[in-house]
Amino acid sequence: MDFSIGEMSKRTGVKVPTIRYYEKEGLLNAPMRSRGNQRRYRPADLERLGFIRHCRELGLPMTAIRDLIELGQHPDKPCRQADRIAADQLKAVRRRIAHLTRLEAELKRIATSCKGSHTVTECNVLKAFGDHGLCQSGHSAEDA
Amino acid sequence: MDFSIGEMSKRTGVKVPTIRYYEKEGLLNAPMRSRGNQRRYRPADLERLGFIRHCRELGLPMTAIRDLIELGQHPDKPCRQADRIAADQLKAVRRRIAHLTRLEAELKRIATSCKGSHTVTECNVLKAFGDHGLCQSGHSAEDA
DNA sequence: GTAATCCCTCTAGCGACTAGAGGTTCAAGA
DNA sequence: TCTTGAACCTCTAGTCGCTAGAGGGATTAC
Repeated sequence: MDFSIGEMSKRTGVKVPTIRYYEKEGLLNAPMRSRGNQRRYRPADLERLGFIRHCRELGLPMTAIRDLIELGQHPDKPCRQADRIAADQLKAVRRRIAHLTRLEAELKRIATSCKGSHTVTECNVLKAFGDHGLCQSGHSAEDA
Repeated sequence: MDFSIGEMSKRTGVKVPTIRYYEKEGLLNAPMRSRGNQRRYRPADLERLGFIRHCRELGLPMTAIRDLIELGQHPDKPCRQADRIAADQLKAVRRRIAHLTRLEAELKRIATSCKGSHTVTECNVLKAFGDHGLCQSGHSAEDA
């Protein structure tokens, strides 16, 4: 009826130490234990772990996941906050895509710049890595 | 003639503790010191720090940067390896973009799914976060 | 009963920084 | 020359989301 931590891992794809880590961080409730002190999970725990996993795959930080779980415990609350988390994450993902697209353009330029030269001294790749000035688009430090 | 660490920071945009960190990690040579034990950099150090910064902005891991710097010290070597690093990074960036694009699609679906409902119980956003099954594209765990 | 596999806790490490404590040096103005 | 305040020094510890390993106990299938 109950699952061991290994079962949970197999069913969700979340690694065993990671499951313990989520418990320590309060994303999962501490489950019952067997007589020998091993974790025994119920189906509801499995579901929550799936929820967490999906959120992580979507790139949500653990704090956001914690907020969503909290929210889920209060069925009568308005769900504005859940909307907000999704919208924020969407915005963040779009920002990252835009940033990476700029990087892609420049890396492409760099990677194809070494046409005929064969020693380091004349290597355009190395030059291009060094020279931000050659780079048209302003790729700034914020997130990669 | 020489720069203090603060000058270096101002000129490159790299924060002071980060410069010290790069020195500890061997990306920057340990510079001369003033009588009072403060770092004094030469123009060549400034150039290298710019190089490092640009590489970091492009997403290169420090190991790759170390390799490039090493390469730069040996002007007669063929530059195949530099090409390789650029090409690898380009591939990695493209993989990340593809992944994020999938996430974007799903987050968009999630974020717009909460049309009329107003309490948590009926919130499609929360449901969507939980249910990987509703998700068409297989977004796997590898890099965000 | 025994062996293989699983599970337990605890600590430390990853990458690339960032923050803070507690103290010293420098540069400019009076 | 003295003083002030900003900049500098070293060192330790924290961030995030895990992952690896040591050293041991529990469970399960045969």
